Amino acid sequence: MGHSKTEKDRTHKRIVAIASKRFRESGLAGIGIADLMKEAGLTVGGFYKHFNSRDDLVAEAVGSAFGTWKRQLDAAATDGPPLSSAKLIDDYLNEVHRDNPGSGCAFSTLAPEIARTGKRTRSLATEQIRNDIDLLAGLVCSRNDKRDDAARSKAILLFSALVGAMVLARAVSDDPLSREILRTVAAALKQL
Amino acid sequence: MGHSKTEKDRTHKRIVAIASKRFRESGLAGIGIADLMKEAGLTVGGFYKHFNSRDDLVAEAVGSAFGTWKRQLDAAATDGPPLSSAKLIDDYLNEVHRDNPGSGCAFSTLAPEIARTGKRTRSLATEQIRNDIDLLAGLVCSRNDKRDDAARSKAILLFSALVGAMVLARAVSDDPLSREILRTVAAALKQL
DNA sequence: ATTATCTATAGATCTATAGATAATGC
DNA sequence: ATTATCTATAGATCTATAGATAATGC
Repeated sequence: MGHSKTEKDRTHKRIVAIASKRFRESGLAGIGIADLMKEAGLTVGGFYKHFNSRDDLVAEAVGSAFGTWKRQLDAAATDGPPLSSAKLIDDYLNEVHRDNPGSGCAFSTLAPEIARTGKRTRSLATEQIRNDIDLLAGLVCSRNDKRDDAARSKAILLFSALVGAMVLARAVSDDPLSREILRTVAAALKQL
Repeated sequence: MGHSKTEKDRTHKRIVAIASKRFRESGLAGIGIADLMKEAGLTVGGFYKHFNSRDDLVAEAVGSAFGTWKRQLDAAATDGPPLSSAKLIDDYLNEVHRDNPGSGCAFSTLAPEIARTGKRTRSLATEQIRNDIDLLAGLVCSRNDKRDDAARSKAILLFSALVGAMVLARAVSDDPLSREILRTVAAALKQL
């Protein structure tokens, strides 16, 4: 039974990370508290010293999923060459992302369920979408002409098509068709 | 206690129609058999004379949702003027559709959950997506040049963007941003 | 002394089944 | 006689809480 403050903090983060992954894999209702705690090496009883309710965990886990994705983008932006929209499209619309929803974009796995959750989680999603649109607008307008309007418009279309293509590619059970969707939308978006 | 064959058939269809609506509204795990039967004016016990399992109902209800949407498209196509891609885009990306998921496109409400279901439901989704792509390809290439390739490509992008925009517009809790997404993607898609 | 975790369980809910009841259809 | 529906319930599962235990930190 570990007890220190810092230990608790690490435990808390571990639970959130596991929930964030499992929720994306199985849906917000697809895994229970007992199983999540077990995977963290704990038991059910300790859960409510970390969260007031299951909904609290859902909000934190979804927020964490957004954060992870954002950090990946930032890393890609700073690491090597400046992040291009073409690279972002390829990083999103590929089979590795499709087959690993647990570590991928939370909108492609949870958006319809998020739409049914309470205020807090939806607020997080709203701010995340706002940020993503701004980020994409910055990407697609790099050294183009009319900034604001056209770039923002492009960014929203790009974001929508990325999420929609991934959602459809995952729903399809025929692999060739699934890959065609990913490949075709990626190519089409790069020509915008 | 009604008993005739035709009566049972009508009852069966009523259960499926209610499930199809409620699943789109609340998710595949969001409503139980007892509540569905109650809404159909029946009790739990009768359920298993109609379906072998809950999953059977899910498959039928999702299939029915696809059918409804297809029928709406067909009606729009035969009713008035020939269905244009612009009209289809407006029929999809509007606030009425956004606020009434129970009678709308099943992909925008259930696609991630469908991706996690069994073979049967995913097969239905696959065939539906295949059909929708063909239908859209027919729409967007009307009196254009290079048919097959370009039209099919456009159709897949169109389909992805429609679903993605609706999914994001529903996840957002800020109405102006939600409407901006619908409006912007609709406008952008018409210019393709 | 405080508290993070544990074991155990209450209470709710959900799928599926058993057996009774009443309408149909030969 | 068959069967569509009903009432009732078994068995599983899930959230949340109660009370015990053991490590921390003053």
